[in-house]
Amino acid sequence: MILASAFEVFSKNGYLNSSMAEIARGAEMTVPGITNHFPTKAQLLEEVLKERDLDANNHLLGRHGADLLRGVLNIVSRDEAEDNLTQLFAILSAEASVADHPAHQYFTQRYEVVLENVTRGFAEAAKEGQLRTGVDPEAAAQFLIALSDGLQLQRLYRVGKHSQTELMRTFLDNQLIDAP
Amino acid sequence: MILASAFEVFSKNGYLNSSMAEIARGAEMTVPGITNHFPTKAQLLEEVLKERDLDANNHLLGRHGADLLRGVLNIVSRDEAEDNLTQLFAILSAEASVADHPAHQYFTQRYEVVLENVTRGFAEAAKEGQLRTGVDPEAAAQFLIALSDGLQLQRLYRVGKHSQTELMRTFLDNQLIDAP
DNA sequence: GTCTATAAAGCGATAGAC
DNA sequence: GTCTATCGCTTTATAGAC
Repeated sequence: MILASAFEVFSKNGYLNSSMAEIARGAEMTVPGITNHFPTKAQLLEEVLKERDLDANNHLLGRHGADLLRGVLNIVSRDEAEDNLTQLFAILSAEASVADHPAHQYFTQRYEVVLENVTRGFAEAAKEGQLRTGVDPEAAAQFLIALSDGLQLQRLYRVGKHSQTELMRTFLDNQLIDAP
Repeated sequence: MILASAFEVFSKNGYLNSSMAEIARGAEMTVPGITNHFPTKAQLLEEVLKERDLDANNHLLGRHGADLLRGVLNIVSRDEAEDNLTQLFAILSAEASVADHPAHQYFTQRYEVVLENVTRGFAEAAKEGQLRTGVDPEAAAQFLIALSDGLQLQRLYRVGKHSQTELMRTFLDNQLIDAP
């Protein structure tokens, strides 16, 4: 129950503004009860992030090309209902852009891997004749990832009538030649 | 010099992780010397944000339609060199998505106004026959704003070979019928 | 208008009992 | 494995001298 409470608190406040006391309260324990399992607050955050990444990785395993890109969309669509998860990554990815943040390395690597995979998805789709001609795979990948991050923010502020999934699907349909 | 130091510190750390002591150090003053002008840290943040918005508003004043949209692109392009400003808005817009953040109301209103203006830009462009047929103005506006926010994040993590300005210009050129 | 000094509270982390 | 108690530090904000 410690990780669940930590996830909830980090999602609400980000990392920097979360306290071990609040996490302990949510887990119905005391602070030393937690630090016995996770010695520092930073290590607790890392475990929360690792746990959440396993899902996405499993869902994309073995997919390629246009199918991989549709898989990314599925994940976004599924996460769209979970406000906490959205907020966790929205806030953390921003505050962790500062070099000395405990999760800086994690997010740096995450962005590199995601961009690499999505770029590969577009490149493979191109090879199979499923990508509209003249589309640069890496540019399209940067586009799609930016859409995901940017639209998440709009959702948190409850602004705009079109949903994240809807707009990302529109973009993808415009880049790919036929929707399966 | 107080506002300049506050801007610099907030940009580096976000709001929550910035201390009045660090701002005072940058301004070569003591903490009470600052609180005499700005009683609380939250009020200091608000002044910093207000000051920064004046620029953008002035630059867009009196523009409309496709010209307004190009103006938005100019602002993005100009800000792209300023890492501090980028980071200030990237971090703050994320951490202020929590309702009790001192800048929550500011960013809520900011997103509403920006979306409204950009939507109007696309709608006016459509009326003047400059928008590709079948493009929904609000969807295009959400797209452009999401691109701005999302690509800012990619830039902070130094990921992706295409720049924010380049990709946003590509998107806009694809939506508009002729580039002036 | 800026300072020194300090209040009052919260923080992460640890020691040691049970 | 979880607790109470506490250390040492940092935080925002204020009081009062100059």
